Amino acid sequence: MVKVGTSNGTMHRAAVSPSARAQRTRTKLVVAARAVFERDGFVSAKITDIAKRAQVAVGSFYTYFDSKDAVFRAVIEAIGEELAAPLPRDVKGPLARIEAGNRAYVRTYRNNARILAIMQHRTFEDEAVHDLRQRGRKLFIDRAERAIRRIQQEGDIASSVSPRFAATALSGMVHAFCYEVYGLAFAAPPSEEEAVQGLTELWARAIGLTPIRAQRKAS
Amino acid sequence: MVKVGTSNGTMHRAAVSPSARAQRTRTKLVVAARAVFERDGFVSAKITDIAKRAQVAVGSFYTYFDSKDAVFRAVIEAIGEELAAPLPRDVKGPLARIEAGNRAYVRTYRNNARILAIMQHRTFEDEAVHDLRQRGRKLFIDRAERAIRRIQQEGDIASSVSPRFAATALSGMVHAFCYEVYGLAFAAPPSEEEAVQGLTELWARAIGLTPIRAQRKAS
Amino acid sequence: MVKVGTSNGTMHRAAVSPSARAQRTRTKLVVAARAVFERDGFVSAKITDIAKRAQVAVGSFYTYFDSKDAVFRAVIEAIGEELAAPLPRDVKGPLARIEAGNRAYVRTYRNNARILAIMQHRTFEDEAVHDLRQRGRKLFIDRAERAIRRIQQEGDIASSVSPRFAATALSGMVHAFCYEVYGLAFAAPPSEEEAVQGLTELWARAIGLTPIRAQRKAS
Amino acid sequence: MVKVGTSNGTMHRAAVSPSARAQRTRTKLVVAARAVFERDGFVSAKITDIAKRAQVAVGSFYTYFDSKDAVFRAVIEAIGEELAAPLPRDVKGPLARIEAGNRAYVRTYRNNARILAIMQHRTFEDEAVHDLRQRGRKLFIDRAERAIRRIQQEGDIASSVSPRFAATALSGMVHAFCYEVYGLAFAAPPSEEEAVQGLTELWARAIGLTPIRAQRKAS
DNA sequence: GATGAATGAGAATTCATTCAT
DNA sequence: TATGAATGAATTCTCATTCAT
Repeated sequence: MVKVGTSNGTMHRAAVSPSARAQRTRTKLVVAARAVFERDGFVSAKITDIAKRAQVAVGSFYTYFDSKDAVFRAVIEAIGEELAAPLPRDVKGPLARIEAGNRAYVRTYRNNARILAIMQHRTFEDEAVHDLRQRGRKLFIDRAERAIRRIQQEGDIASSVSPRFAATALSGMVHAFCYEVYGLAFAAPPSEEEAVQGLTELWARAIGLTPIRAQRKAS
Repeated sequence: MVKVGTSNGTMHRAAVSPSARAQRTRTKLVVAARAVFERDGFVSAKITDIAKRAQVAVGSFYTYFDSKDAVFRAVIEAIGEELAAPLPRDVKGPLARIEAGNRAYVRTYRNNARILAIMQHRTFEDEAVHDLRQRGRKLFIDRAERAIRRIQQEGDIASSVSPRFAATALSGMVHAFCYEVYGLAFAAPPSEEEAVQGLTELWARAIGLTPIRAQRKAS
Repeated sequence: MVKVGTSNGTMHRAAVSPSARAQRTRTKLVVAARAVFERDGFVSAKITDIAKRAQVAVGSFYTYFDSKDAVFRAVIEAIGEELAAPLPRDVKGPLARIEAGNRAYVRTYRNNARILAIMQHRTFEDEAVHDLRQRGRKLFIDRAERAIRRIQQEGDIASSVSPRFAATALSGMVHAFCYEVYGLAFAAPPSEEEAVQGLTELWARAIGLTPIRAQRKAS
Repeated sequence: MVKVGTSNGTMHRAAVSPSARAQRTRTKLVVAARAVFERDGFVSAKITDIAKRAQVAVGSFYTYFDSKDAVFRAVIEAIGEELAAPLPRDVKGPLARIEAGNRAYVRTYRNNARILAIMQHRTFEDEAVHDLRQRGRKLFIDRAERAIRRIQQEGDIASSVSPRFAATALSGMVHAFCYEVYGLAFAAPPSEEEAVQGLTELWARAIGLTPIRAQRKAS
């Protein structure tokens, strides 16, 4: 019921800042929740287990979160920030930016495969998760679309596929590939570099561009 | 569990054999289950509701299925057959076959979007569903790989991406696109034809081929 | 609902005597029931299983028995007859008759240990079984009492224990011993002869008699 | 399952520690369970009823016990302790000890007749109960065996019956007698003293000893 | 804020029994 | 009589959430 969350600096006693302590408890819960979700999946995850793992009483859980859905959102919000992190400024050129974007996606997915897969499932059950996911997706697609547009303007590339369509499909490709090889228990998942190179090459060609490596080889 | 037709020679009326009745009940249950799953999602779906919708007693549910998982498998097996249906013989040419494959996928996905999305989620919880999905996926990827290989042999296409990798990524693209625009409640989903054309063009280019439409225009 | 049971000789058709067929079905059911009860215990025994084992449809079960209790009674009635069988006429002398009685009891118990143990449990749940058991018990105790009385009259045996009390306690001893070593899974159960000799000796001494073997040895 | 007193130093009121409350609830449940088992028998006893009688929610039942079997064990463990209580030190002489043992058994049985009978039935269904019973039985038989051995050594008693056999059979006699007259609804059950005297006399004679009363009378 | 025992709605599952064929 | 699918009452058990301390 009472979300402490943002530290509003209002301390009642003096000695030990309650909100600092609260912050710590909250964090312990989020960390524990993530571990339990990854181990058991959303449905099977029990609040009791989360509290136990966080070394906190069940009742305390409800001091910070209204429900299982609520912790779950807290868990993925953290990851969301990682995925939404802007690309470094110094990456120049649309293709390089696409590669950088793919690399960021592959890397983040590899590190968070299980929880992201679970998140995808929650999309159907929890409106808020759905929105969160869509927002992340939109960011990624928008970025891709901008890059494609720029490439089409600069080069002389004719395509009957709209930049939006291509961006949607191709970023879907990246996502699906990651889900397949990292999210599911895949026999011999490719290395990060293999994945990034392969996906970027397909991507580049798909929008009518000779990919980097081809260019490099040519030079 | 269901014995079809014990041939003990003792059929009184002949018209409606008992196992025919059983068959009908089973079918009613599968149909009802699908509807309930689509409406409520797997977790929220209640066996009581399935039975109610099928107009049979709860107990009858357990005459045919051991659990919710079991009906769910029965539901998707039917769709699985549709997805696994081989392409028509008369489609000639690798690119045409890719287009045909994409069309089949898009069409099936559109018609079964909700249940297929749920199936994807069950992949994590139910080994059997996982296997079913992987088998379907493998079929699609294998087909794509064969087509890509043939194209690379016939044409003179150099690619640093392996046919397997490309097949995995590109069929992932088709899947993710369908999931995105048909599986989730997408604002303005493209028509089947738009989707197929767009995806096939991206696919063709990605493997270094001038797509059909380009070829057509050129001629 | 309709118990066929006693063959009343009334045949409707001619060819195959229905009541003979019925008799056979009934017997198959009783035999199957006993096996299932012994394997699963009363509570866990399922009517479905009994019918399956008897190679008869579930519905047919109810042609012959109203309930699980009813078959169970039918099963133990058969054994009851065995236990209640009068001792052979030619066994002379009270002690010899006691020995003969013990032998009959031990033998029957050994052959029917499991089902008799189950019967004992049903005593609490099913009035009819309780009565059946009490009747059997009474027979055995009455016989013992008569023997003890005769021995006390013939010999010059003073006892502050009434013949009824002694008969109850001692036949209880025989029963409990059998239950212990044959009914439960006893490590090394004694042979029939060991059991009979030992029990009879204790019995004889308890009522103030020098037991047979002692007498034999003396002579 | 029940943690007694987490010493985290944070007790506000001190008076009623939380684990004391838990202890009380557990006890209420065991008491209620016993009453319900005695009234309905094991099979018919419903967990709902136990909870209702204990005036707690069903869920609380499962805080303390995993199943009906589990409470049942808790119920009989208490009685088991009573049965296993060692005889008073000041009872001298093997025969006096046998009498004391019989008295303890008869008394405990009378006070717990119904539940002990049920326990006997559970012996077949629940391994744990079986073990519990066997352990109690073994204690009683061992004690009897020791007494018989000593008597045979001291006095000059020849017997072809082994002390173990005799101990098993005679303690079975005591048990069966109690079961018969106290466990089942017996018309006119003997008083405790009648039972103890009668059984002890039979027991004494059976192992070749002139019983106490006879000795007393003789003197 | 923290604690953890108590709560009870909710869902799955079983199986004796019925009944249309 | 025989068949076996259909029935649904009855129970167990789970676990998110509340609340007294």
